[in-house]
Order: sequence, then structure tokens, then C-alpha cells
Amino acid sequence: MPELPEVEAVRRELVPFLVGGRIDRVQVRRPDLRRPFPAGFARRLRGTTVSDLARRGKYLLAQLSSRETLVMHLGMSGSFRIAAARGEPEAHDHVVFEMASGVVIAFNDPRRFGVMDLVPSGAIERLPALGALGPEPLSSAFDGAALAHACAGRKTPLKAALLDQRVVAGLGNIYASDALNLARLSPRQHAAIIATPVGLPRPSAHRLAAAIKKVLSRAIDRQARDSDRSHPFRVYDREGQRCPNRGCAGVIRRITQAGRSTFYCSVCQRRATRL
DNA sequence: ATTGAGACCTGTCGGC
DNA sequence: TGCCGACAGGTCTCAA
Repeated sequence: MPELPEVEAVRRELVPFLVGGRIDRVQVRRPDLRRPFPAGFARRLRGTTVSDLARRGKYLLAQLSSRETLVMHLGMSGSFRIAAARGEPEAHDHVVFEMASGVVIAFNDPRRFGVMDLVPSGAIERLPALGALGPEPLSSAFDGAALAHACAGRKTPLKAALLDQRVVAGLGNIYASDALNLARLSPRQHAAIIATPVGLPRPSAHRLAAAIKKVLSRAIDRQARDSDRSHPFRVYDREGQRCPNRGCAGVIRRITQAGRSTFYCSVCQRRATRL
């Protein structure tokens, strides 16, 4: 499920039950997810108090009183379930946190692409996956200039560049397509076209950065309102439907890039769209 | 150094 | 109804 907005929603949902709470016990119900759990995982969590739950890209970071940080990634199918009391574990409940409050938080992940790790709090940036992350898209550090700089000289398609977490942290397959549609840029162009030869932003870089911010913040707002389980995407999974851009009569197409589906409008996101 | 393909896993959905 | 392949919102590794 989760790209940045979904992970942020999970974070907000967990905060009231986790932050300020003490972990009484942790059940680890299999030896690994995508990677093995670190040595002594359950023991090192037991008895600690959670002082903060942050998000970086698609990672959740729980700060513990033991001066370690619990690093969590939901992969493709990870989710948390909160219960008032202990009950029967469900299929694919791999980790169960029992809080001193009595609340039980189960991590469920059928595909097991998720990750849980425990690292010294001062050393988080030394984790390769976290240290290499690009800027937070909703922060002021991320703008057209930063995006252009990261894309300069790159021949990979623009869509693929947006999925590269080193370019910007937290975009995934859905919002990459949606942001490109909003910015009216072709997903197939070389990423380099949004920058000048010396890496300065072209107008398209500013448009794209703004579109990324808009698409993500709208998604976060929608998650907060919680209701709409329907189909809130601009182009993702909308092959054959009308392009949502004003004044565009195009139809959404689907192509495969780097083994993944890309949805875009063949009219307003034409390849030749310069600048 | 970049880039693309394949691998990792299970569930679901559409077509026959 | 049942089987089978295609596909799924994410990374990581490996070989060009």
C-alpha cells in the first residue's frame, strides 16, 4: 500500500498509542521479513519507552528510551492493527507489540517486503537506505532547484528518477504518475530535461516540484479525512479515462517502465513537452 | 557510475 | 466452480 501519504497516515494513527507508552513485551512470530530481525530484537525493545514516532520518506522511526531507534518500513503490504487487548494473532501478524497500557499493536505483512531494524539513535543516517534518502518532498529543502540538481545529466526516464528515493524521499508508483500528470510532463523523457546542462532548474523543474508537493499534501489531507476509500488518483489505474487536466481532452494510457505500470495522458504529457 | 532486469513473497482478480 | 497467469502502492542485487 504505502507511499509517503499512507505512511504518514499510519504514523498519525500510531502516535497516540505508542508515544509516551512503554513496551511490555514483543512477540516476533518468524525469523525475518525481507531481512532477518536484528539480534535480540524483542529483548532490546522490552521495557523501553517510546518518546517519538517520526517519518522519513517511507520509513517510520520510533525513538526509544534505550537510545535506540526502531526503524520500520511497510514494504508493499505492511500494515498495523491496533487492539484494546490481546487476541488471537491473524495470518501474517509477524510482530506484536504489547504496550504497558494494555494496547496491542500488530504488524501484519503478507508479502514480507517490510523491514524492522534497531539501530543506535545517533547512527540512523549511517543505515545505507536512510542515509541516501533525498529531501523530504514537503520540506522547504525540496524545490525545483533541488529536483533539477538531482536529475541533471540523468538519462533514466523522468518517472524512474522520481521513484529513486535518492532524488526525493517517499514518492512511489502512484504519486509519481500523478505528479507528472499534474505538471504535464512526459514520464518517458530523460530526467535531465528538467535541468540545464549545468544543473540549474528549467521551468518544468519548478512545475514538477510544485506538483509533487500538491499531490502528496492532498493525499495526506484525504487520509486525514479518512472517509474516501474510493479512487482518489488523477491517472493511476485510470487507463482509458479522460485526462483530469483542465482543457485537455486526452485519454489516460498505460505503459510499462522498468517493469512497473505508468499512467499518463498522451496528449498533454507528450514527449516533446519542453520546459 | 548508471541503468534495467530479476528477485524477493503472497494475495487477488479476470479470463477461460 | 476451478485453475492459471498477470499483476500489485517497494527495495535490493547483479550484470551490462
